[in-house]
Amino acid sequence: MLENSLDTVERRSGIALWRQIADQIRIAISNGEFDNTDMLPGEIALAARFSVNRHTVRSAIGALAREGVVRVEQGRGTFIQRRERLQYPIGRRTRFSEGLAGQIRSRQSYLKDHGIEPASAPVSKALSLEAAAPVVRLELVGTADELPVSRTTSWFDGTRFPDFAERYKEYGSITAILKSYKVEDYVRVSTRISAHHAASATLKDLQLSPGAIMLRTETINAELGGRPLEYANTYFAADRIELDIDHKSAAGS
Amino acid sequence: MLENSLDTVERRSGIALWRQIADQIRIAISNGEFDNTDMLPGEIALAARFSVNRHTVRSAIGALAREGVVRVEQGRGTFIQRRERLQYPIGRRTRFSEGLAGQIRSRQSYLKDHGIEPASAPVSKALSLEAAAPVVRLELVGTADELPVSRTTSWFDGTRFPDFAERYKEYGSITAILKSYKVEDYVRVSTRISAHHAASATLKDLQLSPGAIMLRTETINAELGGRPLEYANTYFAADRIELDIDHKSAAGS
DNA sequence: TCAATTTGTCTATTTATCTATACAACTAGA
DNA sequence: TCTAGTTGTATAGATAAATAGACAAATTGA
Repeated sequence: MLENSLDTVERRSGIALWRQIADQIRIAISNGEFDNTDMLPGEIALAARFSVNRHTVRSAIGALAREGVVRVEQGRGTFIQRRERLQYPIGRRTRFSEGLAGQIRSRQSYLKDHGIEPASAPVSKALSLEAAAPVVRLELVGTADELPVSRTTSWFDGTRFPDFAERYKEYGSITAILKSYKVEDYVRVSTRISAHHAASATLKDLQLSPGAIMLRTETINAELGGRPLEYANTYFAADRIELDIDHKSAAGS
Repeated sequence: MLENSLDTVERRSGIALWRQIADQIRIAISNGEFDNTDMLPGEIALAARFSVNRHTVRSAIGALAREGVVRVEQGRGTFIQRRERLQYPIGRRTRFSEGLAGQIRSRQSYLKDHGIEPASAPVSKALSLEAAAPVVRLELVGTADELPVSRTTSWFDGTRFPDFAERYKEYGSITAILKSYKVEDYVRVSTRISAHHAASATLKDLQLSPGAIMLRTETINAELGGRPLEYANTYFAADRIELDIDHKSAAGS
């Protein structure tokens, strides 16, 4: 687990050396490699480890410091500040609001934008609607401890839930809005997970720098009877969060 | 879904422009943006779209061609060759061997290395063993259509399954080996999913270039009674595969 | 056959990244 | 107070990435 030394970085790969080194240090931190001292080795030692110049290591550390992973103090060294990713549970019945409980102090999610539009092919398919049927689209940003961690685009049947977006201000959560439409319960029926380099639009919302990674979940929520309710597309900042899949919670309440 | 034009790339980000562009084209392809022609726009059009020089676009397309995503023909254009990622199902009872059925022609997984060693902290915790108890470690590479897609490190209780690795040559699959130890059935009890930049060791096994993304699953499989059997750590090439989570298959057989 | 459109190659220049070296500023401990 | 070890800053040079423009080579359809 704590294999040391002789990490390699590749040149001409399209990824700057400092970024490759930052990635590897981040991984080493989360592997617990520096847990005995709670700080990184000195810049000169790191430069030797990756066979690069000290300034290249400094660029890498600078990036990690801007991310809040480490804190640099002149004359003393570089201290590890954040070790673990948040764990976001994914189960048949988990809601975003409950998910991160205990791991963070504050959690918020706010409606960034919304609209009614004709359903695109994947949306109409997921919601079992006619092609180009009207759907409500919500754009949500989820934050944990004031840091954005997720970016969701969510679609609902526009005929069945015409003023879904308007009710958001009043109720503040999807579950509460659905209740106001007399939908008492719903479950997650499928989730597809993929990883991508961050695309420009999401970059800003999640406060990421290009080259950052996003975990994408494509979710369908449905009523207990199986009628689809919501099709959602969420991007998580992969360096701040991991997904924790619960295979046990499947028995209906 | 098919928002066009004015994609942005960021300079001085540590990610070369050609690589950012390759990432965005790859995403656009899998979003079905070019499905009407099955080919990319010309290099000059793409250069305008991303506001870069034509040569930079050429570098991006060159990378996609080496990956097998597109095929370039002089005088004709650039043709899309591979559109979708493979879907790897994750459910309470799914096995790797069954998982990709129907999507690919051939599937193999071979034992790359193995050994017996004292359990590290995460391993002993996951398998409910004493600290540093002996465990069997397997290093596996999974391929689909001759292309490597997954890289697994797997641990089993070394006291209970002393010659697990040896039996691999004979039986060829985890399920079969466990049967030979009279373990008739087992289920997946937890899965944690995260995304990382590829680290050097895994790069070679998955034939990736640095900067590539990996999806990591951390899995615990257990007997029906709950006794943990296997702790496994799998890296998938994120540009070749996505994870498909089945929330329904949870009722015991 | 010709014109238009596509990718392929070449050379030169600019800009960004990485290296190399030196020294300043700060901290901790002897 | 001094020394060793750390991070911070500055300058110059080498290497890699990106731009710019010109033209060759292949394909398609008129």
